[in-house]
Amino acid sequence: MSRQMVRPGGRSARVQSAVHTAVRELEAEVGRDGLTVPLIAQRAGVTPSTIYRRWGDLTQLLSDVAVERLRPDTAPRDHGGLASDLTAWAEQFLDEMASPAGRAYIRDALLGDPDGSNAGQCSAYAADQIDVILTRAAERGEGTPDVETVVDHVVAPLMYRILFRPAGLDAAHARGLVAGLLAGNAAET
Amino acid sequence: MSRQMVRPGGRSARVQSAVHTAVRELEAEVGRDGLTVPLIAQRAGVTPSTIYRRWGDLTQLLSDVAVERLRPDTAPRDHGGLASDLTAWAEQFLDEMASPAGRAYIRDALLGDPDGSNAGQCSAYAADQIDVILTRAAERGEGTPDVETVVDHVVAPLMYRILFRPAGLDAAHARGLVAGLLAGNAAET
DNA sequence: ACCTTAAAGCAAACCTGTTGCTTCTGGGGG
DNA sequence: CCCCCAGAAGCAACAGGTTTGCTTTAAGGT
Repeated sequence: MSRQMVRPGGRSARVQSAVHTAVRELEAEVGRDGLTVPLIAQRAGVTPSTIYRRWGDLTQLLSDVAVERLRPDTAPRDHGGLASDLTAWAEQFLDEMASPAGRAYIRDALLGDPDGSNAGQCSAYAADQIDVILTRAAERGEGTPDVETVVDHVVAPLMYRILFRPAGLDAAHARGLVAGLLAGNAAET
Repeated sequence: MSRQMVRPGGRSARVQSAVHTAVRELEAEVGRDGLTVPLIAQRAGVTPSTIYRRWGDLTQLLSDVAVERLRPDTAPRDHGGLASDLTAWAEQFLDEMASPAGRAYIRDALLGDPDGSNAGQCSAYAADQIDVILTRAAERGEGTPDVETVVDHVVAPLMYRILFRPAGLDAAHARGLVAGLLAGNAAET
């Protein structure tokens, strides 16, 4: 998101959105590797130099678009209990992130991200979702672990394996991580 | 490493090593962003097309070099006990990986890695080191967790935070992860 | 309505990345 | 020991992506 807040109502905003749209359309049409800045510029009705000046290069533009796509569009479903909420969320997270498309977005997001702000944003999305789940659990009177603890015990292992060790990663593993977290955390209740 | 085993004694090997050396030298001289294939080729006394044909593009070449640099050069030190061995290893791992240089290498390794083999290699390095520690502990008669468990509880959280959430990551956090792992795992002894 | 300023358009220069073909090196067979 | 073969590097020309200085346009404030 590094370069988004620019005169929200004006021409910049139109260009921004036209470019993002062009990226998404062309990605579907010509594939991830067929994307080039001049091509995107043409589709967006913009000159290449505009893109280079605003985003720096293709990787940073793709990083912006990727982060946008990794934003959860809906709050985590309420299954009536912390364990089932977390389990369902972890399974869905894994599903989305481990898919070829998800992996590509994660890579893109990390790739064109000199200062780490896009990666931070992704992590914040996950943390927010977890926070919603934990808050709900607390309101029910359930004992809950810390957000950071959930990040360390569930999100991090899933993401690490997606990036470095895809083999043997499945929904069962995700469930195991959540179970391990809640078991080890029982003392805190 | 994907493209290294090529006629070990011949010209290919010389080119390989000349190019790798050139990358390391130039990275120190002109910085990560100043690197270009033609520049590296010139320093290595090679034509650009050679590099393009062997490595594909700059990112894949950098990925190869990065993985080489991420290989641990020494076995983990023996501190006489599982807890201290793991703690020391985790602290050192964090030190090396969280440094600006380490982060750059990780990013490079992930970046130019279409099939995930370089990332897998990095993960294997860590797993091997942990295996050495666990084997040593088992020989002492200590109860030990599984390698995969250590990866999930220590390596993954560290790596996830290095990539996505650098804030508040320090040696204390690393120690806490190891402590949490061993506490939760006490039952297995 | 004007004025300021940031961002987009334009066009030319530059350089990276690509490719077909040739040349050379090193290993294996006769 | 020499010759032949396959693979890899050199070379050169080309296509296209990237950079940059200058001009023009459009938002927003006065």
